[in-house]
Amino acid sequence: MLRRSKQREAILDFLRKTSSHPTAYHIYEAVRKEIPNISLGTVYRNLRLLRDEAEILELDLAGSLSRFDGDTRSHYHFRCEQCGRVFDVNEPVDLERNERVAKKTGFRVSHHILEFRGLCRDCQTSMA
Amino acid sequence: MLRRSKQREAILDFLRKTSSHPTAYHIYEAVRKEIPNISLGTVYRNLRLLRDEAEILELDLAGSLSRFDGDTRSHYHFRCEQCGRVFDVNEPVDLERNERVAKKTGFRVSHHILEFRGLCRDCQTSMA
DNA sequence: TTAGGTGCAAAACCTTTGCCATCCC
DNA sequence: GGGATGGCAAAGGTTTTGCACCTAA
Repeated sequence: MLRRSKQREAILDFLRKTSSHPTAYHIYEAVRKEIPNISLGTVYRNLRLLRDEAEILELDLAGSLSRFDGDTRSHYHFRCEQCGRVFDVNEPVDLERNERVAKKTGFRVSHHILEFRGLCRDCQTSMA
Repeated sequence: MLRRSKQREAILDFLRKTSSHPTAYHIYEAVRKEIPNISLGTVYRNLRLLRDEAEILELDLAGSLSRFDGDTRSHYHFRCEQCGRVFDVNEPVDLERNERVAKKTGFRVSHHILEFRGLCRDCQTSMA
C-alpha cells in the first residue's frame, strides 16, 4: 500500500546523507533544490510516514507542548506513550556522565535530560 | 523588581502541589477555578518568569520544533543551547537502565532518550 | 483502474506580543 | 507617580488537513 514517490525518496535520501539533524523546514529547503515545487505539507506528511515506518527518527518526539514541574531538583522522567502522562523517576542523577561527554567531545556540558518512554501501569492493563 | 501578584502565586501554588507535570493549558484551567478571569497569556507570561527565576522547571525545553535523523540506531545527542545545533554523541547506550527502571516502577519501558545540553565548541570560542 | 500521493491554501495548535487599563510599592 | 502586571485579542510559528488533481502499480 505504500507506494514509491520521488518526493519521499528525495526526503529520505537527504536525511541519510546529512548528519545535521534538520528541522522539517530545513528538509523542505534542501529537497526543493531538486523538486522545486514540492510543498511543505508533503514534507511533513512524508516525515510522519517515514517515522512510522521506522525509516527515520524523530528527535524529542515530545508531546511537543511544554510541561512544567514545581520540583526544580534535577530528576528524570517517564512519559507514557499511550496516555501522555509524565511521571518522576527515582533514578540517581549521574553527574559524572556530563564530565565524560565533555572530555570526549570538547563541548561544555551543563546538564543532561533523560526521559524513559513506554507504557504506564494503567495503560498496560487497559490494553490487556 | 519582581512584584507579587495573586495570579503568579496561584500558578506557583498549583505547581508545587501537583505532581502531574501539567501543560500551560492545564495550569490555566486549574488556576481559573480560583481566579476565573485570568487569561492564558498571563499564565504563559508567569510560567516564563518563574522558569527564569528558577522557581519551576520547564521540561523538554527543546527547541520545540522537531528534528529528524536518518540514523535509526539508538544513540544519544548533544544540543547546543546557543546555536541550537544537534550533534550525535558516541556514548554507549545503556539498555540495562530500562530494565532497572521497569522493575522499580512497574512501567513497561521501551526505550529512553538522553540529551546533553551546553555549549558546542564554536559557541564557546565565539563567546570568549 | 484506483488507492495512494501531491500541491495549495486554509485551519488548527501552541505560544508570544502589543496595547491599554490596573495595581503595588 | 510610575514601573510591574494583567486581560484581551491579534499575530507568529509550526504542524495538520481538506480537496481536487495526479500517478505509480
